[in-house]
Amino acid sequence: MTTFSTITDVALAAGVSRQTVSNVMNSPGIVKADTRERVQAAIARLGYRPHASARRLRTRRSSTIGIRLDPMIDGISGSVLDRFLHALTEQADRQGLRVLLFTATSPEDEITQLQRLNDGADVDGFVLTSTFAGDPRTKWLIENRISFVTFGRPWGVDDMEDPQHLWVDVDGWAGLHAATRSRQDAGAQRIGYIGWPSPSGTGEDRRRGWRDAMIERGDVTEDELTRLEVVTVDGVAQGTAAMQELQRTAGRLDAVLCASDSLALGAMIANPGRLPVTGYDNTPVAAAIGLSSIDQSVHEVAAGVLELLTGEFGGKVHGAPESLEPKHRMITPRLVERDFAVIP
Amino acid sequence: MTTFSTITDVALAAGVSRQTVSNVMNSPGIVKADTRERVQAAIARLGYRPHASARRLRTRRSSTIGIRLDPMIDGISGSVLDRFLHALTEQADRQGLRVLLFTATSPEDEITQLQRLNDGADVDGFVLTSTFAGDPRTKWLIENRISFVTFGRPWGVDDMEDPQHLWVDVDGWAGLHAATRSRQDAGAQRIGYIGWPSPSGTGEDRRRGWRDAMIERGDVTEDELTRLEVVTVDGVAQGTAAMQELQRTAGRLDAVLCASDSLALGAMIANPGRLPVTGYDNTPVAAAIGLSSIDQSVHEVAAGVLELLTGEFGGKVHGAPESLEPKHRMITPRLVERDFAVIP
DNA sequence: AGAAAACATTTGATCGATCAAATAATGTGG
DNA sequence: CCACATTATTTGATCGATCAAATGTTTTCT
Repeated sequence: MTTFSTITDVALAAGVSRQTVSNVMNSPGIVKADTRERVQAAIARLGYRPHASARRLRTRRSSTIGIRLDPMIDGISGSVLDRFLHALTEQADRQGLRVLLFTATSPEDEITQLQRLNDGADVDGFVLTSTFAGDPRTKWLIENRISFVTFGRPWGVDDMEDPQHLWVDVDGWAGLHAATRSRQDAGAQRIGYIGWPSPSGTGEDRRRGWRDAMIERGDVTEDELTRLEVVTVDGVAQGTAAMQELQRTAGRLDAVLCASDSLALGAMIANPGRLPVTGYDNTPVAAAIGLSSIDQSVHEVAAGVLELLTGEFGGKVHGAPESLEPKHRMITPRLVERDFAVIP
Repeated sequence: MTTFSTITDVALAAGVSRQTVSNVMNSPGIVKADTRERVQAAIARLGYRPHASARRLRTRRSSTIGIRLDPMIDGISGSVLDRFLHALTEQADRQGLRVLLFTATSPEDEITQLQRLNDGADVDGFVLTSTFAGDPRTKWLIENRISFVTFGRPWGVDDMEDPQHLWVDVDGWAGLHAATRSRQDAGAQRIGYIGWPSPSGTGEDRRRGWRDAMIERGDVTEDELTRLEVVTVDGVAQGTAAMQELQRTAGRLDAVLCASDSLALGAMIANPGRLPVTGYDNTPVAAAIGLSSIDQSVHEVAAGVLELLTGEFGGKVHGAPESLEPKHRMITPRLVERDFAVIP
């Protein structure tokens, strides 16, 4: 029961050597069929489970990836990272990988943690979220040849093509472009946009999606486009204020797109005319309240992250990348259209 | 830099033996002051970090706790567990404990995972969430003498006092009792309640908080109390429907309490009269929309869980409990009052 | 049939730390 | 100043697995 057996016990029980048992588990192909079956029977009979730490000590591989859990920035949008974490854990599990959490209070502190986990052979690699321009973490990881993948492209000038930096990101441009198109196809011409102030890589990316689609269609002049845009920091109350400003200054409005669900929720509150409002992130709130939104497809992101992290050898995290060609995945988000019938 | 040093390297550099270095790290008290300093200097100079797996192999202790991440039950309320996870990771870190995630598709599958992690010496103990009556997981853990603490009391008949089962829970009764009192003190007499159908331990607990407070005050007869209550499964749309039903059948209403924020959000939508509505869980949505709610104080819960898991010896997860007195913590939730100024 | 090649299995060493017991250094009392 | 207790440090063994190389077995080919 609770007494657990070692590889030697199994070897004894099956009448073979330790190494053969090890081979049955790690490279079954090289063991003769009938010995293999005998060993497998013994494994099952004794309920043998390999001792993870012993294996790690020997192989210098932990089959564990580390990810930082943000200190809960309150707000609706925080949940995207939580959903990503769910997806990552689920898919990592399927590949025999474990997910280890850690926290940090600042990028510098985070580097200390990264070092600790790496030196202690606790993890084989890291998944980084919420990257920003000039991120010291990626720089440090590259310098120390530690493998990692970021959810979020590197926003620095040349970093996008850095072959050392593997990343997966969601194409915010495509998301907003599609959302704009969808509204236009439904007859809207004057589509407003509530976005974030610079500098924000993601914010600018999304904004351009809307802007490009508007210009392509040519329903409004570039001058008017400026008046259809409001910039504000994230938040529900801020969304309400921004919507009110749009209504004062933009003239006729056929629809409004927002850089986040928080803003969209706020916008919808100051929306007596029942304009279609579209948010970003497809958070539970959006679903609950019947708000159209752009879904980041965290499952695909998680799959991409693991694929890059394990390389061609599924299930094993490989060392820092050797190849010179940049590796990344750009995920196209999914537009989820809803009728917001709920708020009366 | 990247070449990492072993305990032997440090010993050589400091001119002492391996064991002395080990002692400096684990029981500094027994090492003479000046040798200790010399060793510590060498540790710092070489940037030595103990190899976690090697230590685990020898000590049979991982300083890691396992927790299952639920497969993202969509909905607003799921976020409570996420917030708990944040809090747990943060506080575990402070005690030198790590948090390892895993997933499972069913309670049976979860037991398999528990066994794997335990046999592999991956974790020292577990934190279980979302317990239910007759939970097979706790039974299995107790039988196998594996230490664990649940977030959620055991709902079985005698289990509450089982000394083998350590638990932390939030006093839903107290939460709803306080919320009811607060409304009453503000002048409300006829307070409705939208709750969950039986059997639900937590649901019944919350419901009784409201009911007891109503009976204590005696503003309405028990007969009327029945008409002030509606039962429905969780969800925003369900909350809206329930609210409409209450308005039809309950007569005058001064306030409404709900078993969850989802229900409360729904209730508020069908609420032209601007009745005060109170939810449960204090989710980001409640904050965003200005909904009163009951906060589960996940930080306190996390602290309690770790306290029980590590026992008197902070930082180390102890074995299965020996003592005969039941150990648990009941956390009183915090009522957060808000004016819902947002929906116009 | 005999030698070489291919395949199957075993043996000893090792990963980096801690435990348990042995030895060395220091302190105390008569 | 020596015997003895106390404290400080070192040595060898060990945790459970895998690696690398050695040994044993079967197949292939001339």
